[in-house]
Amino acid sequence: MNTNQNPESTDVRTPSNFLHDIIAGDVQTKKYGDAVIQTRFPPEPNGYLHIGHAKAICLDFGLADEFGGKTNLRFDDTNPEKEEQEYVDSIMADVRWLGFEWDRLCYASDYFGQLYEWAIQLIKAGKAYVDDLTADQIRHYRGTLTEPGKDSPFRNRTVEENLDLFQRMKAGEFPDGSRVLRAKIDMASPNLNMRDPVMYRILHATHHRTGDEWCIYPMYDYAHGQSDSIENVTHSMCTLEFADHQPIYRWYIEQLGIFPSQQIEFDRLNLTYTLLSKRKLLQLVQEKRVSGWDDPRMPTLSGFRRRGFTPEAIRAFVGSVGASRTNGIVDFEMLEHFQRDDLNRRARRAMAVLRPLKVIIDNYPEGQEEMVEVANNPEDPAAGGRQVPFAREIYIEQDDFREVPPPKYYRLSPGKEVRLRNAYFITAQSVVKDDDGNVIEVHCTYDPASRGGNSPDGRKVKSTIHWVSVKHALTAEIRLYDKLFTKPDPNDHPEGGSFLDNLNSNSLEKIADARLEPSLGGARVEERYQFERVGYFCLDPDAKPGKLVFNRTLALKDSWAKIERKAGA
RNA sequence: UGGGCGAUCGUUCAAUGGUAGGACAGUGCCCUUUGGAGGCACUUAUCCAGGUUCGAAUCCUGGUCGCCCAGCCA
Repeated sequence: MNTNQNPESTDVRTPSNFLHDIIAGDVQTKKYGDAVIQTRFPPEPNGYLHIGHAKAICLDFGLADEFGGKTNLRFDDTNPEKEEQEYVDSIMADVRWLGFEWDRLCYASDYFGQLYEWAIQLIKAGKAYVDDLTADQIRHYRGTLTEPGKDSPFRNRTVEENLDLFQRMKAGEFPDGSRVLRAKIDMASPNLNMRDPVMYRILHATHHRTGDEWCIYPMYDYAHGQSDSIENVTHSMCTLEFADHQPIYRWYIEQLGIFPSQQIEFDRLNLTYTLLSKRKLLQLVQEKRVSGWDDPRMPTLSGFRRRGFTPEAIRAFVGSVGASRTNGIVDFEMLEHFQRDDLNRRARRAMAVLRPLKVIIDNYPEGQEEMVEVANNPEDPAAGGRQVPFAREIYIEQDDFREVPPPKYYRLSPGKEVRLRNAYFITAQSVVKDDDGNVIEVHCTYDPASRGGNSPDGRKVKSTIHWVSVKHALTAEIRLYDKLFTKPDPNDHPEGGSFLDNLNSNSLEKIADARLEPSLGGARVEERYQFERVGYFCLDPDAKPGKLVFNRTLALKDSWAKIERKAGA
């Protein structure tokens, strides 16, 4: 099946990939009988979701949906020291924003009681023991990648003693770090995860949901597979770095004899010029290198949302990137492509002049004004049109006038005629300069017969430029964003340095007084616009009545910039 | 160097023993009331060496290279 074959197909279903094939195979062989396909998206609430999570979300929800299955949102909240309700809330909002709704909302912490009982069961079966070694000692006893580990001296405690000690751990008799519960597996296993993994540690910490009810907390490995099993998860998809955990995932399920969820690993999403490590993103927030988790330069879903990215585009991007088991790095341009593609089809057009240059049309009657009819979206006739005021004095983009035009420059220059979008042909006649020699005003003449943008004599112009009437213009702050990092791999830094060395000092540029057509006064937060010939923009939440603030989501592709670059090179 | 996983255009994903294809990026042309969008064309890849087979990206053997693992994080 090739979903790209159908041009009118705008669906963003998960394309065929190895995960799809595995599930399809399991459905066919009835591996799980008549049970529905069940998946789960299992974030730890210790940070905001980023574009990498979007891939997991699309896979978890998309694949289940494709097979008529269900997906739970489960918070893997087994470490109270890092987790907060704020993150739980933001994660739920972001999953919904992306366009997915979970079947059940679950928490690993809902299973603390069950997990504890299963631990008792394993102790009674002689499969788990309380270890008094310190963390340091445990590390030494674990051995290394090339040498086997050694048994802990506490490994052969009696079931009774283990039971007693573990119950007292739970009862809060011991301080943090004094003891752990470990699975008794194989200290010589070539897989370090199987060298008697820790199941429970003592943490006298307040949990964001269970409060102080517990002072022992299960480790990820002890909690994850059983949580999947409790929820009858058939396909538990996670990223590649957990492949080494699969044996332990299976071991607990087998020892307990519970529902056999299966883990399948896929590759993590990496993007050029982008950091997708929660730890480092947290650092950017805490050190105030960015304004917050939702800074429009952040790769978080909330950052992309504020920047003006759409869930549709992110889903399409993730679908196109697919899933495999290779680890690579996707060009950021790929994401930009899907975003432009989506916005081009849907964004309302408007005219806005970022860096204004005043144009005076000398032969246009002083005091006269008129409304010109403009299409809201040439890609979508159903979007209708609007009236934009035109007058004798207008602003154009500084870039759209050159006193001495370089080769191939089609825009306005002395003696040259161009079209004002949807209005008239104008010809530049003279300029006014300030004391420093900068052009501050261009005087033009217009052809009254070219109203609407066409001359009855069939005369052609090479260029069409946008404009805003001086008298009617709205002033706005515009925020232009560039990449947060200067290198394709932000972690590529010299010895002793850090990713912070690669921070782009010019990633945010604010323009205080851009001029906008009046209709933009009614913009709402998260409404997306194309400022014609400039880029895609959306109103920022910082906007207040009387103060417009727009974020540039993305610039339009600029082939003139390419010509200039080549000429300069 | 123990174990696990992987290797296909610059990037990413396909091809499930039978014509190596799509998307992004790039290049050129056409079109255009956005130098946007669109259209057409082009360039570029099966890690290496053997083997099995009528036929190998795919199967086998041996290399090479890359990623992951030594938290009481997830």
